[in-house]
Amino acid sequence: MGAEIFIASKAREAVKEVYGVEVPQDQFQVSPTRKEFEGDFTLVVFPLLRVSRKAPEATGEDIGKYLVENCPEVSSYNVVKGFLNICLSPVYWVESFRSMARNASFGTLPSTGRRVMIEFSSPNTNKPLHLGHVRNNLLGASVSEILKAAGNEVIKTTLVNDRGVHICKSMYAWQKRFDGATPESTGKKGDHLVGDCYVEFAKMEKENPAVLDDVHRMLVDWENGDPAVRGLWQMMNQWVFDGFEQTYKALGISFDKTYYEHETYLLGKELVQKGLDSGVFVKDPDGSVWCDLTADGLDRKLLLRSDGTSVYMTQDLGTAEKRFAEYKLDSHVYVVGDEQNYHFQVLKLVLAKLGFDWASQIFHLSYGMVELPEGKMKSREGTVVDADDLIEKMYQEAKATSEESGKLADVPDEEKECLYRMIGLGALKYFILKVDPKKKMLFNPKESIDFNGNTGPFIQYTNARIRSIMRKASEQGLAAGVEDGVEFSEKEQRLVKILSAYPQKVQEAADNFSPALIANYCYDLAKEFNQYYHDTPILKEPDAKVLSMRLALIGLLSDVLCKAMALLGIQLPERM
RNA sequence: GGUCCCGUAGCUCAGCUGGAUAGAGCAACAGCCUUCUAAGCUGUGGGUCACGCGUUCGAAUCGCGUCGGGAUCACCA
Repeated sequence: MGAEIFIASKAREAVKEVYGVEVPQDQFQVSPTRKEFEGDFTLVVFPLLRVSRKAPEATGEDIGKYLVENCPEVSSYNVVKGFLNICLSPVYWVESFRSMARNASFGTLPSTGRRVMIEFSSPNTNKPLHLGHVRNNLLGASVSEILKAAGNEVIKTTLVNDRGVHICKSMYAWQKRFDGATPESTGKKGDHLVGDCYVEFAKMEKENPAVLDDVHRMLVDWENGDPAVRGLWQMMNQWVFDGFEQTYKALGISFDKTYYEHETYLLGKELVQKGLDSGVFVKDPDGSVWCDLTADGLDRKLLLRSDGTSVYMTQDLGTAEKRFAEYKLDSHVYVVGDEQNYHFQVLKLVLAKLGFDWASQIFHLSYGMVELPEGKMKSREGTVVDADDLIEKMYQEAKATSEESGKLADVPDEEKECLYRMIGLGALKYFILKVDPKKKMLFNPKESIDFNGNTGPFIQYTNARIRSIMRKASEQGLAAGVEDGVEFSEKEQRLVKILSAYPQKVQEAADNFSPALIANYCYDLAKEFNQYYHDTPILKEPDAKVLSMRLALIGLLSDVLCKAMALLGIQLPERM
């Protein structure tokens, strides 16, 4: 049980005993005591004044006194204004530490029995991935891990947008202007080559708008299954998939199931009929089908064009239905930019109107755009930050920083490369994941992503320090363990307190779909450790029992850091 | 115009289910490496939490309004 909950329940007991009144649990607000006051946890007594009918100070005294007298875990208390600061006994912290250290799956929550599908990435196959996609991918991958840690079964999926006019544009430009160029012949990554085609088409269109007609003819040919068009489409798509695969691999991203839009874009049409039958949809005289959401404060939404073809929303309705049925999902999370907030609002509403009770279990993990100092990224102005370039740049930065320090001088080259990747990627992932997904974030290409301060490498470095001590300890034949009769120092208790909050953080992160909560937790933990490290020698400690306990403490610390950072997709090196 | 989101230190961000004197990092300045990794630690300066009103014992946090920024409201995806 978490310490906060424990104290709250004891305080409730105290109020019942002292004042003879049962007060709801939620009236007991317990939070970690602020640094400037003495104590471990603080109970806010204001909500209890109505029951105590006493001044805040007196109420705090009453409860504090009861706790000290009746709970062995509570060693002392003090009251400041309306705040009751409670100190837990040294024994409590040692026991708390023991139970964490014993629990190999500490931080993994009990199974919820729920199966969750999470869709993310969902790229277009007409241009390479950029920084915006990177945020999407990292969020999706991280939230997947967080949901797993919170006890859910998770199915990671992506829907590749591999058909449509925009794809034909690339194909058309390639035919006309690229003289049979291939990734092999140009040495270019496939997604970048196709991206070049797309850019080229924009030029062609500017020179002669009539090319658009050709492209639309091409789309019709594609839909009719014209072998030549399909062949070209398949070839170019494969180039892009191969390119994406490389980028995904570099980022450490994978999926359990990949959907392709050319296989799903016709889904949802039967649902339209169902909606018409049940009267939640209406057909206009021209044959188009709509869902009227004006009563819900939204607009009329088109579901079928007058020519009978479906739109994006139709497909999404059908896909959702199919997935919930096929996989027996309990819920579905979509990682999609906040520009589509309206779309998902409508999606949920329409599904609810169609009578699907799982509609309420659809969550849109809406994240903010990544912006540059001069505003949004625009491919036309060449301000798009390319994912592959960025990953490479981070690697180079990590390499430069590392070589400057010279700490890896005796490490084999192959291992060095691995570490540079790990650190560069750690910096990038942390930089993106530490900010609240809901908020838009700023990226300045001119300033390199930092390796100092609240960053991924800072946390990686912290772990490298711990591992270094552990290596030396093992060389000296020293073992970690907690023996009776040893207590934690004040700083060590603080570390134990932060460690013990980890499961709760995982739960919070899962509830809010927020890797940022985990990132900030890791930073707090690492920062606290570095302060401890600075003024507490570990290997030089003369008392063998104390030394042993310190090793156990930093061992658990390293474990938790590794687990928590793994939820962000960031690995921690043994040395750096 | 309707709907929704955002506005916290020079910059990037925490804190937002109401709680104590609003926190970090970067940047600036000043210290700390014969002692477990200085990618670290310590300190200094830096704030009208956009603004106003309200609810409350208590508001950065909740409500209303104003200003500023953004998204969206396609027979696009």
